Amino acid sequence: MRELGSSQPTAVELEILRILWELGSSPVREIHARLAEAKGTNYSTTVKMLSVMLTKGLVKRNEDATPHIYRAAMTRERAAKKFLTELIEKVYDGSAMSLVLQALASGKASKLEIDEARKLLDEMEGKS
Amino acid sequence: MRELGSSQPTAVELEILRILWELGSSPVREIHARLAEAKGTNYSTTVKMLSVMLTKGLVKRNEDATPHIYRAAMTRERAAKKFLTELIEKVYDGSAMSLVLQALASGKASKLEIDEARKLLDEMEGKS
DNA sequence: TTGACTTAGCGAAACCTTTCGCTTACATTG
DNA sequence: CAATGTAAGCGAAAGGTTTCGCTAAGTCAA
Repeated sequence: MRELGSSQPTAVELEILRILWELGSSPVREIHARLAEAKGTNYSTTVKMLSVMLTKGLVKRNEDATPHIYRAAMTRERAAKKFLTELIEKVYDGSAMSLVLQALASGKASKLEIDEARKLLDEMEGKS
Repeated sequence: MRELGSSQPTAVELEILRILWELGSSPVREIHARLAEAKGTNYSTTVKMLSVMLTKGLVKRNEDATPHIYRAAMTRERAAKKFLTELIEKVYDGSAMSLVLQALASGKASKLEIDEARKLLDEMEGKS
């Protein structure tokens, strides 16, 4: 038995999560509209994917409502943190904060973002 | 046809890459020793995985030597950057530096790492 | 050269993810 | 209550990853 919520979401799963993060709680039809736009897949496929994701604990749903309303089980921020932690764990052997930053460093970061980042580092230092 | 080097490495692939990053260039036997230690898989499996990864462009090898010597096609740093960029692209819609930092923020980061990070931010600012 | 051992590779099985056809259930409206 | 349209779900096909058995080729020492 697979542990709930323990696995990296697969490609399509991540795509659906992102739709849910953007749209907020939504019925299948709306999720499907977005997914089909990007991939041209069938309605059944979306339903099935959501059911798989439900089993894996990646999404939750309200079954009282009709149609059922789905939502992401994690916030985008939590997910980002989780994926990132796993990434670091897998690529390096755990703590590798500065190296990850280095990875980011070549990307485009606005002045604003850099300032925000500084603030964050200050906070982090306070805590540790 | 799949573009070379365009896909996220799968679980086992990443495991092998990490072994190669740690060990440096190595013959199958040594890679296998490490992999088997962690997973208990067969020698054939390691050979096959390496051949798959060769096709995908994730590893390279020197065929003149016997036994063949494999090496990672990317440095750990490059890979980390690539994966991270893809992660950001997928979880957010691109640039999300501060959010990624936030993701990191709750993790354990040493004073040293935080200082290094600050230096990096200074450099980044200089460039932009 | 033969036998024992190491290395390389193929092809298929096993397994997981993604896709969809088809069926059943539900709701609405004439 | 039909008839029509929407929603949910199952099971199997299609496609990708991971595993390994088996074969063949290469190496080395007696």
